[in-house]
This record gives sequence, C-alpha cells and structure tokens, in this order.
Amino acid sequence: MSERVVPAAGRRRRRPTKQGVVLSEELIVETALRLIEEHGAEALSVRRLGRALGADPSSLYRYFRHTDDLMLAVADELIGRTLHAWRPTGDWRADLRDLGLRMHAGALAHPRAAVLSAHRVTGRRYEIQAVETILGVLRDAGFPDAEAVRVYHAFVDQALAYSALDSANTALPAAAREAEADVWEATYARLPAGTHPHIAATARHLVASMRDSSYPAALELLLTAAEARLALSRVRD
Amino acid sequence: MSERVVPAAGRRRRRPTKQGVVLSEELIVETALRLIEEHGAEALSVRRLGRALGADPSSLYRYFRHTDDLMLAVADELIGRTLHAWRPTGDWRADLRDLGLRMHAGALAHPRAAVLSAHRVTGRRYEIQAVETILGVLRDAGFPDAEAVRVYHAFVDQALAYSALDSANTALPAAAREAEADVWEATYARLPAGTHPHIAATARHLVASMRDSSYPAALELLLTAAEARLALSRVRD
DNA sequence: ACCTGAACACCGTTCAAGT
DNA sequence: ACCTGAACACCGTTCAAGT
Repeated sequence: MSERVVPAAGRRRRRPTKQGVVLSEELIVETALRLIEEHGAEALSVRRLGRALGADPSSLYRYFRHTDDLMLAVADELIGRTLHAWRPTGDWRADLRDLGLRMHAGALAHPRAAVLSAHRVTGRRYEIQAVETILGVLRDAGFPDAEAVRVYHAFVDQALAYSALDSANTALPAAAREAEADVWEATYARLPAGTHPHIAATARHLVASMRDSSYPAALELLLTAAEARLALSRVRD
Repeated sequence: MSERVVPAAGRRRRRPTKQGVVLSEELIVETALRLIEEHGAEALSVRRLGRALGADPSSLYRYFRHTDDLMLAVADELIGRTLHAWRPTGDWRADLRDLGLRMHAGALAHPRAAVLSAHRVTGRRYEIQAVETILGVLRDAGFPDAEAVRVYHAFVDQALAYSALDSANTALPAAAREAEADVWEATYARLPAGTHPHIAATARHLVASMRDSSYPAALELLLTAAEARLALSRVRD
C-alpha cells in the first residue's frame, strides 16, 4: 500500500517548479495539513494545494494517485506525531490511558484533518508502528494473543470513534458550527414541560453536559474491563 | 431550527415542475436518501437531486437553505425510522440495549447517509422525540436528573460514534473501500516477525477480529456501569 | 407564488506538449 | 524525468426573468 507512483522515491532528481519549489511527499503532506487547519477541510483541494505549494495542481498526481491517497498520508502523519510524543512507562494501564488521551487530544488539535481521517485504515508506516507498539504493551502485560487483539481492537475503535465524534463540531464550516452550538440552548432548553416533560426537567443538566466529551469516562470503563479479563486469564493458567 | 424558508409550509399552493412533479420537503428527503444509498454519498449533489426529482436544481433552495440543511433533514428521517421501529418494554436496561443496537443497525443499513450525519445535532422533530424518550426511560427507572443526563450523554455519544465508525468503510467510494478491506491481509498479515514480532504473532487474530464491530461489547459495558450507579444512587437516598 | 436558466466561481483528473 | 496547461465533466449557489 505504499502509494507512490514512482518506486525509487526520494532518490530521483527533481526539477523545481516555475515558482522555484522542489516538491516532495513530505512537503505536500505538511502543506495539506496546514491548509486544512487554517482554512477548513474544504480548503483541501488539489487546486488550492497546488497554489499554496507554488506548483501546477496536476503535478501532485506524481506523488499521490488521487486526493484520497493524500488524505491517508495526512492521517498517517497525525498518527506519527501522537505516537512519538508518547512515553510508555511499562505500566500497561497507565500507558494505554495516556496514549488514548493523547490520540483524542491530537485529533482535537487538528479537528478538520481528524474528522476526515479517523475512520480510515492507512496501512502506512506510522499506523503500522502504532499497532505493533500497542500489541506489544498488551502482550508484555501478559494478555494472551487472542485477548490482546480483542483489547487492542476495542481500545483503537473507541479512541478513533470518539476522536471523530468530538472533532466533528470543530471541523464544521463556521456557519454550521455556530448553528449547532446553539441547538441545545435555543431549541432544547426552550421546550415546554407540557409536551416534553423529561427534557424540560433536565434542561439545565443537558446544556452543561453536552459540552463535555464522554471519552475519558468511556476509556476508564474499557481499561477496567480489560484488567478484569487479564486477572481472569491468569487464574485460568 | 426548523429550516424552511417559507413559514406556512405544506399549506401553500404548488405549481408542478416542467416534468410534472409537485415538490415537498418529504419527497426531497426521501429522494435524497434513495440517491445516497443507490449511488453513494457523492451522488447527493443539488444538481443530481434535481435531475432525480424532475426539477431544476435551483428550485430546491425554496425547501432547504443549503445542502447541509438537507443533510440534517435526512439525518432526522433516519432517527425517526429507528425510533418508530423500537418497542420499549419498561425494563430500562433491555430497552436501551435494544435501542442502541437498532441505532447501530439502522446506520449500517444506510451507511452512506449515516457517516454524513451521525456527528450532527439536528434539533429537528425526531431527534427531539428521541431525546425526550430516552430521558424518560432513565428517569422512570429511577435515575436522578443529573445522573440521567450523564447516562443519556454517554449512551448517545457511544451509539453515534460507533455507528459512524462502522458505517465509514461501507460508505467509502468503491475503490477506496476495496483497498481498505485488503490492508489487514495484504499489509499487516505479511509483516515479518523480525521487524514486527507482535503483529506477526497475532496476525491471524487481527485479520479475524478487525472485521467485527466492537460496539455490542462497549454497549454492554456502559449499561453495566450505569446499573452500578443506579444502585449507588438508591443507597444514598 | 413558485419554478427556470444563465451566470459565477469553483471542483478532480487526464493527457499531450513542453523543458 | 518531471512539470505544465488545456480540456472534460462536473460542483453549490444566486438572482433576474418567466409563468
């Protein structure tokens, strides 16, 4: 799944563009990520990216087969950044908690890229590194192979699913984002008790609660369940 | 947040289009949902929708302010369908389990619409109905207001987050979907034990596990935790 | 009162031509 | 060997004009 069209990438000689830029996969990915964060997900078009780089849009097709392929490269770059900021200590539960929270925080720091990529399997270098590392944490902690994979799967799905959910609002175009922020106060908090008794009775709590992420609590629940299964698998031996 | 441009909707007289169709919000939403499922999320363009309806694209702007507004109407229609297929029994835990699984199954039945809408707050009629109903189930079960809202929030976030996650693959354009399905077998299952010992040791389990959804297990975990908190709040009284 | 059609400012992607 | 530019087939949205 290495998506380069030309096999010996990095070694070939490159002519600068008319505007004097020497293109590379790294430069393109960095520029794409910057464009997305500065101007929103809708700013990531081949034409705008070409303009931002100082190159003809069509030249990018030498580096990426199509826009989706570029998106996966951006996703992998985000995984790489999260993974390399993480320092495992050897305590599997603390390490996974820290990694989960870092993944979630990393997504919220790049919400517009995260929402586009959180549900994708990249099969690229940093994702592979992350899978290997997490499985290592679990197997070293004593989880049997099948159980390690189950916990890995639950952990990763949960981190990705909540990262996307919590990034989604921030990633919306400005108009939609503002409309959505208002809904709880403008619509729900104003429903009359006659027709909507349960919403009216809890409106105050609703407005407050819906602002926070439910990820940390869900993560803790998962880690506790995993610990219980680890204890169980030790008893079985 | 009712998004109609003309207030007295449904009561006004309508001229049929050149092709003889009488437009309505309902007809547009149904047609949009059908288009998405038959031809993919990318088929939902104002121009294609106009063609499918037998109307000029620009006429749709009398019913929806913009495409995003139409998307929210489609999302609300999906919520409505799920909610009305659900029959609560009075056992809160069984009822929430059933509703969660129905929401998830409903999303997978319309994956392309689900992935576009699962992270949105519509503020529309069926969503409001769903919030009222779920809060009612929890309050009737004896959850105090603040606790009912906490459990509601965790339940809904989880259902939406996993619905989007599990719909995402099916919702991809055909080419990307096939590439992604191959990654676990074509990339991960072939990594050598020398460089990736943990992946190599568990590859068989990985390929099998990553095909299934981790939602049912996560849902059960959440319901168990909620039950424990309910017991706790009863002791406190 | 509602639908239409032209217009504007965009897209992704391909491919022959240039350097 | 790599970049360019034209071309093709699309987008969402607005607004004056038609019925």
